[in-house]
Amino acid sequence: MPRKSSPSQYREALDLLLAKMEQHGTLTAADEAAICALRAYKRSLAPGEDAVSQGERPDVAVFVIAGMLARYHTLPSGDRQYLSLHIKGDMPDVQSLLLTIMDHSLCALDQAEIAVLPHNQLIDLCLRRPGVGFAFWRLTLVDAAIFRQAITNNGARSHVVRLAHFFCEQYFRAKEAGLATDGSCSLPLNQSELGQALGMSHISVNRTMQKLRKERLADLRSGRLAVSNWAGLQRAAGFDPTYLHIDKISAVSQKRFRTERR
Amino acid sequence: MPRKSSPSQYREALDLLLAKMEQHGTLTAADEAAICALRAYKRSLAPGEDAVSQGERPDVAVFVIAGMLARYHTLPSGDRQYLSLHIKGDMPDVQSLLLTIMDHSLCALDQAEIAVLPHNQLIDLCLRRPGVGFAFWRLTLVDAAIFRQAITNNGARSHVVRLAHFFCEQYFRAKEAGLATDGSCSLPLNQSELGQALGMSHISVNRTMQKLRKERLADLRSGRLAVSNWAGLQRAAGFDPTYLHIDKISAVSQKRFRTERR
DNA sequence: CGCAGTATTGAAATTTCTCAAGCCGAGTGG
DNA sequence: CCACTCGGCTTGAGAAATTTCAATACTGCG
Repeated sequence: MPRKSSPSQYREALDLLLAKMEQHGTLTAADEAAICALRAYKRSLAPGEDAVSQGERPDVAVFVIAGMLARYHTLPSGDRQYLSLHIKGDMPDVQSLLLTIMDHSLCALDQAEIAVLPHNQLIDLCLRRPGVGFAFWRLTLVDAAIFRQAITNNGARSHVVRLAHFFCEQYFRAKEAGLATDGSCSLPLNQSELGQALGMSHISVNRTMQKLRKERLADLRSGRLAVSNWAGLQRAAGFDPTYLHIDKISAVSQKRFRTERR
Repeated sequence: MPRKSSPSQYREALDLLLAKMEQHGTLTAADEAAICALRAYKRSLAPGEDAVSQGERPDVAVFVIAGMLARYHTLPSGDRQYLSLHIKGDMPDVQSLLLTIMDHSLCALDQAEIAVLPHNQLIDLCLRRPGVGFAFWRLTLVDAAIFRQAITNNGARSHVVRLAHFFCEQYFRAKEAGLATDGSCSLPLNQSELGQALGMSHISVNRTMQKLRKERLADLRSGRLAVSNWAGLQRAAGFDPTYLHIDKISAVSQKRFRTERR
């Protein structure tokens, strides 16, 4: 039995997921009820542990309840490229519903709690309730938009701007999920891993981070990202959250509010 | 009226699309017929012309009949980052069905012919025929897998390997679509644009390409990619096409065969 | 022929990486 | 309670890669 995962944690994560899925705009109360009725089993992941690995053919999908997960490619040399980070309320491998073989892995960055949902249940749900299907589809499309932004970040931005943009994205998403408290959020990556996400050496990460620190924009220490000047960071990064496709702020916020009051 | 687009061009493109959609494995004859029955209007694009631009809210989706299209981000500085390339049989902006605002643009790289499909027709089709919906969904998931690979390519591979991998992907996809003849395929990018796709300067592209040329692996001249040693190029790139998720080779090949015989 | 866009080259300037060493802080055990 | 250890962070300096700049070829086309 997972230690850190409580029913209320699961419920909070579910609320976050529902809030994102409502972005599609046509979820009925019955749809929501059907999503809540999904029978998942829980699983704890130790830091560094894979939930699914490249090459596997999973028959379940992962739903994050607590902690942070990351997707990554493993290169023939053994090197890693981190592709995306996932927090409470995310479903990091919905794509495995339709793409049978994993072209990347999914691991926990810190101690994490996940729920595991059988593919057949999800497929069945999508068939019975097209609105839910569209909402899941939409989640994967937002994922793709984030991947696109990562291409641009790694390819076209200077080191400082790149790191700043990365911090913006993580902080913004954490804030949306109600996981940011007094200007900081969890980001359990060390400088080497940050380098493997941003295509730079850990030395460069270090020196770049010092610049952000010196300009009093943001800092990352022992797995926690502190944003001291959000407006400034956003400006420095040229961060425009349009690509996260949060069209209906109110819905998310309402839901988040509900979550926070619990 | 488009000059270069003929009914048979459209039919060939449609066959390619159907072949890819059949990868999902559950398309019925009726599903295929319904896709074929979609009422599209045709449009010609001049080289460089946008089909859709960042910030717009399109109500139609694009289907490529001839020529090559590219998705790209426009940065505040005016710089471009190319995100993906699209050929005959591709639908480069299915995501706009569910993500209302374009977070990137779509342009023609050479003279291109496209068909334009109204969103409401497509949505309607997905609702009436869930199998078709899943197949479209799957297309967008393969897109995402290609984006992931681009992140890794730009972030974790040396210049030579990066360019080689890019060439592999383009050539492989062209071959799958029956668009490669005697070891070459169309790739209407100049060295600057290649740099904007791969996150390197046009000078570096030039020098890197000379290495591939010297090793007699591949060459790009006046918009045509010539692969002189496919096995060698693949080896040099560490190219593993798993991420393109072409599970059922036979289906694609059959369809391609049908197309080529026409 | 000459133009425009593209490709190529050389060399300097800059960035980035590698290597190697020292530092710091948390946790451990004497 | 303090020395010790380990992992991660920081620093400096030389090496290597990459970009920038500037000039020169090449190519297809009017």
